[in-house]
Order: sequence, then structure tokens, then C-alpha cells
Amino acid sequence: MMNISEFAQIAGVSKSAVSRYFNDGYLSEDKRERIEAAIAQTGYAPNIAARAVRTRVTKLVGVILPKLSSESCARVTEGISEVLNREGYKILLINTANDAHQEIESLELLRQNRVDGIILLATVFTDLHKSVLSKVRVPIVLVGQQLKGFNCICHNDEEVAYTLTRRMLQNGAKHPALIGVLQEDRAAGAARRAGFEKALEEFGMTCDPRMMETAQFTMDSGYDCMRRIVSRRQIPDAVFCATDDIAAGAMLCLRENGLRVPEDVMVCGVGDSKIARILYTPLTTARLHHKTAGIEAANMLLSAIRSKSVVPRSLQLGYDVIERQSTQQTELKYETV
Amino acid sequence: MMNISEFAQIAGVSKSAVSRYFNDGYLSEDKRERIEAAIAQTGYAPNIAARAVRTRVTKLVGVILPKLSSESCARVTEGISEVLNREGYKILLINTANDAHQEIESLELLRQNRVDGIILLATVFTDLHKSVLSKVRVPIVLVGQQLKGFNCICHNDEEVAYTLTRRMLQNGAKHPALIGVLQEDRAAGAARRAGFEKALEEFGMTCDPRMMETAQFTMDSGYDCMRRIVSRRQIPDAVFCATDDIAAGAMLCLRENGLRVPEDVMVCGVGDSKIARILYTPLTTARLHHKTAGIEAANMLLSAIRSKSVVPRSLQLGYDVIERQSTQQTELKYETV
DNA sequence: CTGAAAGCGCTAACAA
DNA sequence: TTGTTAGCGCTTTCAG
Repeated sequence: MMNISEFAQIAGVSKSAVSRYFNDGYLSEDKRERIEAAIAQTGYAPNIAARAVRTRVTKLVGVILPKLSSESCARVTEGISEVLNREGYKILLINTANDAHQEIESLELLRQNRVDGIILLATVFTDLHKSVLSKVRVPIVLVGQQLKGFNCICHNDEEVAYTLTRRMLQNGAKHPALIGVLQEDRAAGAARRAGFEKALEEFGMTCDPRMMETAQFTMDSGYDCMRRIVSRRQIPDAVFCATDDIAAGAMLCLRENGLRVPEDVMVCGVGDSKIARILYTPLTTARLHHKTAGIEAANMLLSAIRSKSVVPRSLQLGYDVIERQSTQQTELKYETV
Repeated sequence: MMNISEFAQIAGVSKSAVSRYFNDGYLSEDKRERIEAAIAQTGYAPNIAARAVRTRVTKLVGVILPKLSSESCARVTEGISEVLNREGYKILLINTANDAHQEIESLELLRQNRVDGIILLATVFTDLHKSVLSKVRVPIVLVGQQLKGFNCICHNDEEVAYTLTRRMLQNGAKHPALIGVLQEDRAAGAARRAGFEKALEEFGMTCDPRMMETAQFTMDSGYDCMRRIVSRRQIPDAVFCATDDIAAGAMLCLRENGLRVPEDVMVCGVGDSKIARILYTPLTTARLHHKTAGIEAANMLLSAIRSKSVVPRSLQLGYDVIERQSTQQTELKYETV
């Protein structure tokens, strides 16, 4: 592939003219035309890496995520991609496969690649994370988790869980259970559990530890947790699940055990994923606006890159409760739809 | 951030020594240690862009895909990421949002970025595509579609559709319908339809055009297509759907119309996505090994990059039929599980 | 095994 | 407005 000198020669102009054509464009019409003609003829395109060396700007944003084949991550990334693409930035994608170790390494990789900024779809923060993160010298935005001193886009996980749980209690649940995720995940784990407990407290209840299970972010894991609960012979009449996938697994297990949703057990999830709508019993859940989160994260990052502003900002997104059949009140038949 | 000269000075060695440390490692133990100590002290890491300018190797692979929030694309990308990551290559991700125009532009973008290779999760090939693709000067692998003269990883779409359809006919279906996708998609569109028709032919049937609909790749679209079929008052007793999402929409519509699956209408999809397992009636489908496709695509690309071999190779992956309840024979009750 | 020096392709002063 | 020139940070001969 040709370089700028050779191309300039073909176009019959100087290197600077070519450079100006692709940058500020401080150029006479004559030269502009000759350059355009030469491009059409040769297909010349400037070498981005060389430009990056010179300008110290890569127009590259690193996106670190734990898992692509999770609907929420994919949607966030679509949002990110949409605005970055439009603004002429490219995405260096790093899938850590849920490996905290890789997450740390990624940061190093991105540093070597001199990305202009980083978006981290975060899960768990260890002390190591915090220490490495605070050493990063480019703007960074965290999505899905809140960490003091950093730019964040997050959801109101506690309120979401609180609202959904309360809904089930209002609809008559007396023995609620929780299938959450690990507490180290401050958002999907700790906060959602806190919301669950807050609702219980409001109704003067406390949750039996045997009614609380911790799942992975998968259907299978939700299934296993539900089976563990059911095996204890004290069947709950409502289950709050930290994600829709977990809820789907839980429902599968309930069905296998001859328990009807919502007649015997109410179930709800979080995320409004595709599956929620089409489950055996349509699932009550909360829409979390993942794509919007991605869009806002990218916007926040760009403005940080451009303004060099150092004041960390934190944006909490709203949510919508989607009430479906899985949490309907069924004792008073005339109230069901 | 420091450069190699400054760092070499701190370490008390020459630039060349530092470079050798990070590359071939033709170096005395003494210098090696001093360099390592200096790294620990300063956190120096070489600038990848400068290296790329010099070596003309970016260790960057462009991945172009139509849509991230599609389970199949996400899984392919996970496979790609897994091997590329391991081999020290990075992913430049481009989400075209199903826009053929953007797909073309992406190729240009990747050229400017001097990626070492390209993986294209392909959908539709226009003549423009072919012409642009043949101008690409780096190795390229197509996933999901077959195109003569290019490296491809693809599925046996026709056989998949044939096998699934035949299964429904064997189970007693007499009036099969098809909800496919546009024919321009040679794989998911044309080939799957061909397989469907081949099975019908084998059973001495032809398909009434009113029993064939073309959907987008979404649940909603599957729903709409099914509604159109149902509205014609000639209800099929089996529906082959080109994807699981489409099948899910179709089943939703059937249920709303009081039609039972599989008793009144059998349904099957393709892809073995998460939803298939947990639908109202568990869906018969075919597992397509998307992640494997990604892994193989990345391996194929790497070997092309390394060997500079120019002979295009084409790899067709196998599939597994997952027979679930949605296509069960129901007239002979004792044969159902 | 080592260091000096040339140069990858580009941009940005600077002087014209 | 333009062209010349000096680097950006790195690798890689080449001569020692």
C-alpha cells in the first residue's frame, strides 16, 4: 500500500497538501481536485497508525465486557457502537469471559494501544480493580455499577427490586423467596437484594435464609436454585429473581414440580429480555434501557475526551415495570385479566 | 507517556536493547534484569501504533457484523474473541446495524486502519459487495454465507431445513407452511427454503404460495407472518420457521388464536437459541454451533495471515436436531412422551 | 551480543 | 496559501 509521499507525487502536489486535504483542508480548489482525482485513481487512504503516532490520538475506544452473549451487554454495546461510529471513533472490543483477571489485563492492553478512552461494562470491583482503574490515564466510563470518583452510568437496582417485590406482596404473596446473584456484584447482587429486603420489611416480613439462593447469570443456574428451594418442602408463593434468565430457569423448575405460575407461585425477573415476553407464563420484569445506557456512556466518554474535564459524573437511568401474568393476584379471580 | 528513548535511559541500556526485550529477546541476562526493574518502576509499555507503522503489522482483526443483540452473532463473536485474544490479536468491532451501505464503508474503514485480517458475519451479497470484497488486500473470512473464491465458514442450511421439515411430515403433517426470510440471504433465506421445499417434494407435496411468508429476523415479524397465514382461514398443520425468534412469534400468534402446538399445528425453528427451550411449548430446532463457527473463522483467518496462502477454503459445520415437543406426533397418543 | 543510525508514514511548525 | 523540514516512537539493518 502506497504512502503519502508517493501519492503526493502521483497527484502532483506536496505531502503537506495531501495531509491538509485529509485534515484541516486549508487548500486551493485546484489542488483539492487533483488530489480527489488521484484518490479515485489509486485508492490511496492515509495510514491511521502513523497518524496516531504523530498526533497521539488514536480515535479508538476500548470496550471491556464480561460476556457478549448476554442480551443486556449486547444491547449496551449496540448503543455504544451507534454513537462512537457516528463520531468517527472505533471500538477495540475485549470480551473477558467473566474472568476478573482478564479484566485487569485488558486495561494494560488498552494502555499499550493508547486508546483515547475506555468503557467498562462492570461486574465486580475488587481492591485490585480500584487500584488499577485509578491508574488509568485516559477517560473512563463505568456502565452498570457505581464507583465513587468515576464516571458511571447505572440503574436504580435497589428501587427496581423494591418495586417489583412490593408488587408481589401487594398482590397477596405471604412467603417470598429470592434468587439473587453474588453480593460482590454491588448492582445486580447487593442492591437488588437490598430492594427485595426493603419491601419485605415494609410489609413486616423477614426472609427465611432458606428462601434465599445465589445464582449465576444463567437459566440453568436459576433452575438449580429453584430446585434447592423446592426441595426444602417449604414452597414460597413468590420468587424475586435478579435477572430474567434466572427467572426463566426458576419457572421451568416450578412447572416440572407441578407448581403453577402465578396461581401457586408468583415469579418476577429484571431486564425485560426477549424471553420474558414469551415464557410459558409471561414474566413480570423491569425494563432497564440498556441501549440507552450504552448511548449515554459513549456520550459521556466523548465529552470527557474532548473537554479534558476531570469532574466525574454519575448518571442513573430510569426503568419501567412491565407487569405481566407471572405476578398476578389469583385468589380474587375477578381481578385477574 | 514515556517513549523508548527516555525509558532506555532510565534503564541504563540502549533503545535497541529495549526493543529486543519486547521482541526477539536477543539479550544478556544483565540487561534483561535492568529492563525489568525499570518497567516495574516506570510502568513503561511500548506504543503499539508506532510499532505498527514500522512493522506494518497491526495485530488487529476487523470484525463486521449486522447486529450484536442477536444471539447467533454474539456467540460467533465470542468464539472469534476467544481465539484472537489468546493469539495476541485485537478486535476492531464494527456493528453495521443491518445497513448494507455501512457494511461497504466498514471495509474502507478497516483498510485505513490497516487491519491484518477481516471476519465478516455476512448477510446479503450484492454485486457491489462482491466487487468491494475482491479488492480487499488482507485475508478475509466470511461466516454464515458461502461465496466462491473466499474463505467461508458456513452451515448446511438446506439440509437443516430439509431434515426438520421432513421430521414434521413424518410425524403426520399434511399442510405445511413456511415462514422464511428474504431470498437475498442465500443461507438463512434461499437455502432453508430450498430444504423445506425439497422435503415437501419428497412427500409428493407442493407448497401453496399462501402458505409461505417472508419475515424479518424478529419475533414480532414472525408473529405478523403467522397472523397473515391464519387470516387466510386455511390453517396449516405445521410451520417451518427460518429462525427460533420467528418461531417464537409464530407460536405466540397461534396461541392467541386458540391453536395448540403441536396438537393443531407443529412448529419448528432453527438456531437452538435460549428461547427455544423455554417456550410455552418447547421448540424443535437445530443447533448450529455458532461459537464453533467463530472459533474456526478466527483460526482460518490466522492461518491465512500467517501462511500468506491464497487458496480459499470453505468449511461447512455440522448441526444437531433438537427434537422437542413442538413437532410431536399427537394423533397416536401412545407415541407422544 | 550490542549500539548507532536510518527510516516506517504521517503531521505541524516554520518560512516563504 | 504553500513546500520544506523536523520529528512522533518504534524496529531493524549494519558494523562492531
